[in-house]
Amino acid sequence: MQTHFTIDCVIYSFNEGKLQVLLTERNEYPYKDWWALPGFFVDKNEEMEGAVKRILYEHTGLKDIFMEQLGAFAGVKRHPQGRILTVAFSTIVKYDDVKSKIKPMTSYMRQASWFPVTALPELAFDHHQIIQQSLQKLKNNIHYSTAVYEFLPEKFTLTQLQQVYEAILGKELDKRNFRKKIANDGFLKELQEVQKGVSYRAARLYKFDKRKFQKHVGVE
Amino acid sequence: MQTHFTIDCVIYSFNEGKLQVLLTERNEYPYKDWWALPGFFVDKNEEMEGAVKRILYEHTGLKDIFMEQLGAFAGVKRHPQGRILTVAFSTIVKYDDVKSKIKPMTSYMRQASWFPVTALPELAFDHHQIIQQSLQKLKNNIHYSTAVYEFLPEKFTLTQLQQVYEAILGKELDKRNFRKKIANDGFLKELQEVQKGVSYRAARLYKFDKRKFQKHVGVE
DNA sequence: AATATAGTGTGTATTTTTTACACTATTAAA
DNA sequence: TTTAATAGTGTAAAAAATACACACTATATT
Repeated sequence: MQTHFTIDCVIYSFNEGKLQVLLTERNEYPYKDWWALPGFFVDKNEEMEGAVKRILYEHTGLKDIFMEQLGAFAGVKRHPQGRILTVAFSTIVKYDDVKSKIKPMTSYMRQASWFPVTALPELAFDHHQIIQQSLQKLKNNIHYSTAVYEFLPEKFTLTQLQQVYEAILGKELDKRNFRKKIANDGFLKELQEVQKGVSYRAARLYKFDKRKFQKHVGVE
Repeated sequence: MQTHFTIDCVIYSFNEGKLQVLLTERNEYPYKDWWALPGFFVDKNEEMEGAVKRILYEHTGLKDIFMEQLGAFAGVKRHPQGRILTVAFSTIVKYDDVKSKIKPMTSYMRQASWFPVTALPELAFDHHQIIQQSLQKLKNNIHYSTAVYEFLPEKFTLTQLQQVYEAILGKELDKRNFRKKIANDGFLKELQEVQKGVSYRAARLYKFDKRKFQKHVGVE
C-alpha cells in the first residue's frame, strides 16, 4: 500500500519576549483561508532531511539550521481526501535573521506570519496537536539540548538567555539561581565585551561553547 | 509523490535478568536469512496504531499493550528497492505471557526469537539504528513513564523491579537507595502478600498504582 | 538439630542540588 | 545632578542523592 508523504515544519523563533511559531495562510482547498504549519510534499528521490531544509529555506530564506524530528502523523482521517502521512519536524531560527525574508514562495499560501505559542489561531488538519506535542518536547529537553542557543545571536547576554528559558518553560525563573546554574554548567564563554546601544548599564556578552557542552552531556 | 508505508516494532521483554528484543529471521529478499525487527505494510484504511497492535498480536498473541512511537525512518536508500517509509514503534511485553505463543505467522519470516540488547546479531535495513535510538529513549524516560511496570507481572517484588531498572540503564543500583526512592515516590501499593515457591525468605509483593503515579507526574 | 544459602530489609552520615530572598553598581538620558 | 532602567552579586536553609554494613528469615541439606 502506498500513501502520500508530506513534511510539516514547526518553525520557532523568539521575539518580544515570546516564543513564536511561523504559520501560513492556505490558499487552497481543503482548509482554504485557514492557518496551517508550513508543509509540502516530499519529492520521489528527495531525502526527508533535505526536504525539511528546503521548506525552511523557502519560508525563511535560511540554510543550515538545526532541526529535529517529532514523529509521524498518519491518521486515515487527518486529511479529507484520505491518508496523507506527514512527518513533523521542528526547527529554530533567529527572528532578526528572518524577518525581512519571509514571504509566500508558492501559490499554495497567501501569507506567512509569526504567532506567539500562547495565542495561536485555529489551525488546519491536526496541526494544533502537532504544535502542542512539539512544545512539550522542547520543554522536556531544554536542559539537554542546544535549542535555546539557536534562538539567540552568537553573542548574547544572560538576561536574554533567561528570557528564552522563561518563554519555553512558560514560567519565571530566579535571576541569581539561573546565573548560578549556568555558571556551574560552565559551557558559556564570558567575553570581554558588553552590549552596545542601550540606555542603561550595558550587560556582559557571552558565547555558547559547543565543545564544552558536548563534554558535559557526554557525547563521544 | 507516494511511498510505501510500513511499521517496524521494537518489542521488549525482560528475562534472565536481561532486557530482550524480539527479532524475526527473514525468509524473503532482500536480506533473506537476516534477522530483522518484526515489520509489515500498513493497509490502506488501517490506522497506524491499529497496525502496530496487529503486528504485536501476530508475533506475540498479545493485545492491549502500551506502545510508543519512536519516529519515521524514510531514507531513500534504506531499502534496496527504493524508499519505503517505516514508522518505528516500541512496545513492552511480559516474557512469560508470551513465550509459548511466539511463532512465525506468515511465510515472510522463518522464526522469531528473543535477543538480549547487549548481544544483537547483525540486522537488516537500518534496524540496528532503530533499536539503538529506541533504547536511548527508553533510558531517558525511565523515571517519567510506566514502562518498567510493563515488564513485570501485576504483583512483583522490589528486587524484580530493581532488576528491570538495572537492565534498562545498563548499570547496578544501590538496593537501599533504590528502595528509598521508590518509597518516596509513593505510587507502589504494598500488599499483605509474599512470594511463593522460593527456597529462601519470601519477599513482599507490590502493585503499581497508576492513579498515584499520574498525580505524581502531573497528568491532568 | 545444626548449618549453609540466598535474598530480604533497614538507618545514618555526607554531599550535592535546589530554592528563597534584597541590595548595590553602572550607564544614558533628561 | 538626578532619574530611570537594568546589570550584577551571596548566603542560608531545605531537599534530594549518594555511599555504605549488617542483621533477619525462610528453606533445603546434612
